[in-house]
Amino acid sequence: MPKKYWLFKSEPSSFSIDDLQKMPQQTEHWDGVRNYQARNLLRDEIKNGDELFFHHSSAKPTGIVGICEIVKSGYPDFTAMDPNSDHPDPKMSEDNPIWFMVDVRLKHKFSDTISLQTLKVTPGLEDMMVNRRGARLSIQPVKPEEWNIVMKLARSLILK
DNA sequence: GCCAACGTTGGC
DNA sequence: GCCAACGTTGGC
Repeated sequence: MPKKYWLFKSEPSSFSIDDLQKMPQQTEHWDGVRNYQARNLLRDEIKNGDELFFHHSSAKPTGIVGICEIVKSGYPDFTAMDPNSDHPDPKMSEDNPIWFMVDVRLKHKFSDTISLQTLKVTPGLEDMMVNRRGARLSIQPVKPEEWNIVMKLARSLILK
């Protein structure tokens, strides 16, 4: 199975790339996804070793801030069963796992954000999902060609 | 803060 | 199963 590429959105006010960097092994579970289309990707499609762009939405500026890899593929998002969590779902139980999450590990934090503005004007990224208006999906597939183009933009921003 | 886009809910 | 109402996302 060839490696696949993804883009994960997060609002930095709730979970930022700096938060991830501070976690043990710079690894954390990606919880709180409550959209069925994104759930299906987390449960069925996203596998160990896949890579993703960490994207800050509702940020200044909004855009891609780093790269992670998947270190644990889909498993039930236990935070949905915690009534005190940010995204509880009373319909979810051990026997009826509705929501799923994966574990991600930080690979590179960029020294600067690749802004959405830049992505929009970069040749070859015209059809990238994050560039489409109204594309609210928080877990998005990224084509290998798109990944490579963004990685060229990222080359000078990777410090470690 | 506005509002377009889109997902979900629920009455029928 | 339709679709209006409502809620949420997220760029601007």
